[in-house]
Amino acid sequence: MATIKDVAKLAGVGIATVSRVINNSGYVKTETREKIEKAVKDLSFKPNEIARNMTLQKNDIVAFILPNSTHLFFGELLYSVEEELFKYGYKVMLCNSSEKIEKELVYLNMLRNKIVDAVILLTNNDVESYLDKSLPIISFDRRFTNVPFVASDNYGGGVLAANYLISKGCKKFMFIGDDAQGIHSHVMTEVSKRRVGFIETLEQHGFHDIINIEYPLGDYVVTKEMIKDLVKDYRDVDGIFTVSDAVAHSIVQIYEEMGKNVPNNVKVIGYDGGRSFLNFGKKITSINQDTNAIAIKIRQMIVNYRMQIPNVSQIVPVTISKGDTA
Amino acid sequence: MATIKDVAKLAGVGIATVSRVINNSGYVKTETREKIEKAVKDLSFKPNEIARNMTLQKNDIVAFILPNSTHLFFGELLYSVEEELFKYGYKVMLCNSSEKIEKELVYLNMLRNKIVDAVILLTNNDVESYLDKSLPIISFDRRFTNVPFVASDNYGGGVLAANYLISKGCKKFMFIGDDAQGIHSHVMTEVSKRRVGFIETLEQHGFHDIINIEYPLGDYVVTKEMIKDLVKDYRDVDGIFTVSDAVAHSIVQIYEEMGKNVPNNVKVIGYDGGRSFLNFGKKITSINQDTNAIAIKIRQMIVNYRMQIPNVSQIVPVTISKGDTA
DNA sequence: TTGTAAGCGTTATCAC
DNA sequence: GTGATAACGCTTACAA
Repeated sequence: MATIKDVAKLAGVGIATVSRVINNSGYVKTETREKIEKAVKDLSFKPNEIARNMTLQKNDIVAFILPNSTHLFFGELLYSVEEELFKYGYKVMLCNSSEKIEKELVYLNMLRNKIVDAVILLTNNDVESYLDKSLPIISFDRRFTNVPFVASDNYGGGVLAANYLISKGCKKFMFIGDDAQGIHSHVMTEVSKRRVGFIETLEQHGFHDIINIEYPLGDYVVTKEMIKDLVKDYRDVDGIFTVSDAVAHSIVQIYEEMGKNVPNNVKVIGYDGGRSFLNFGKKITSINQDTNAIAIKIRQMIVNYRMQIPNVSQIVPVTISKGDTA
Repeated sequence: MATIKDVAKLAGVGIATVSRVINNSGYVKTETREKIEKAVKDLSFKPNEIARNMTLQKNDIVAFILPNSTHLFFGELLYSVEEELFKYGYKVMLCNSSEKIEKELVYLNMLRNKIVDAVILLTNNDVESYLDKSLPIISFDRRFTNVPFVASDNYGGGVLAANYLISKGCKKFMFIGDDAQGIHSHVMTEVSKRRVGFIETLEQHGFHDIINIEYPLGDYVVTKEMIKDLVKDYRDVDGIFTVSDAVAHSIVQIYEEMGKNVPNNVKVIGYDGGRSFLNFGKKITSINQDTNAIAIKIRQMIVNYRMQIPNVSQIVPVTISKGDTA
């Protein structure tokens, strides 16, 4: 592989001049420039980015730590983030943590090793004490002290869902989510506010005895059977809000198998936007998270870190997207 | 950030000795080692990987170029590859090409810039002429000259599906896939062999007039409406093989809406393994691609490249996984 | 307008 | 056992 030296030699100039040409910096006589450009072409020279990054002390790589990129919403978010960061010259390194803290720590350490310039952290683990707050970390849907975060308006999502179901005349409500978002969890994630916003709004409207289902968190994989078992005794609910579209989809089936019609007898609202389930039977009515807007906020924060501009945490609004289930 | 020099100074030794300690290479007196280890800890020194990579001329990063990580099978493959490569110390850089050749080329160029050590290429684009065959490229499900590839046994998958449907007594067959895998496509991908294997096997058994549906390729997003329109006149088929589980899922719904019972009146076989659709109504009978096995082959090839061991292309066997649709 | 040389933080070769 | 020192390939003062 040709280096900048080879180019300089072939063009009969110094390496500094070559550097000026390939970076388009400083003055270079047109004639010299042409000689150098020819040499670059002849040798098919490509600057070694590792060497460049070494002097520049950066590398434009961002690690995205998430539980599992095959989870539908996380996958969409990953997609949006990669696309957005690409526009700004960043590349995304993927870390599927499978919720394992050890793997998360490996990627977090890459910040110290300079393997990545920043990390986007999406986790339910208790990594607070491992975070070096002086490094560029962005948390999604989770608060850590002195770490800027981006979150959807989860509380607002719960409010939206409650108001919508109330407006449709529902009387008996249920929330379904995993226990990491539950009222018994020691880690209070932003996601847990979906439940809180939902329940508080209902109570403000005089509805009580809201059924709160918590299933164990495990790799974000929920089987229909598990949920069925948890809800089978609640035949009288008529307004259900779930933590994700995937769960909503299962619930719709479960209640239809129980002889209920959705949305006539039971209304179901999911979370994430219903996009991923467009072709799978009923379109889920859902609280829509705008992954593109989130990606933009994240990108802005990464750029801010680089420019030494202080970051302030961001809440991204959600909307309700009407489907066939509520 | 502390450097190796700071550590050396604090420990009162030379930087070479520090390097020996942190890399566990060469002899170091226990006493010296301890002094250095203390200094490392006191300064919380982390070796700068960029600098290390600079001298070592590598960086353990692999780019994975694929159309869209939110596509269910690609997402699963991405997950498996990331997990497998992680075990071997590699990190995965994600490129969602959205089938755009320009973006693919950007990532392909990273090989020349040394930003990545290898690239895994999954594309339907005509990038043959852009590939530098002297660089570590691994193609998935696609042949390029002088580029090793890993592919599922797509032909075998078609054969399996045909034989299975025949054994179940089907008489009138249909294949559905996008036109990139079609008989009119200029690019012959490995995936197209699903169709070929299916049709050839049926013909060998004396079945002819196999209905071949080709829908336009577009970002791997297929709407149920589009497919419905293409198949609505074929009410008499009783054995359908589709290019993916997603399409199979739509087909099941379409035929049930047409008043057919699946699998009693029509049997449907999908492709990819049926995993992603477990909870969404009927479990799809499917040709299963083993993403873990594929990931292992890919990882082996990447390691081989590093060790200068020549790579030979690999076909990974598929199996049929029985569900509720055939 | 251009070239020399220092520096980025490592690893590895060689003397000592 | 250990420590200078020369790479690695680039950018950027600074001098010319």
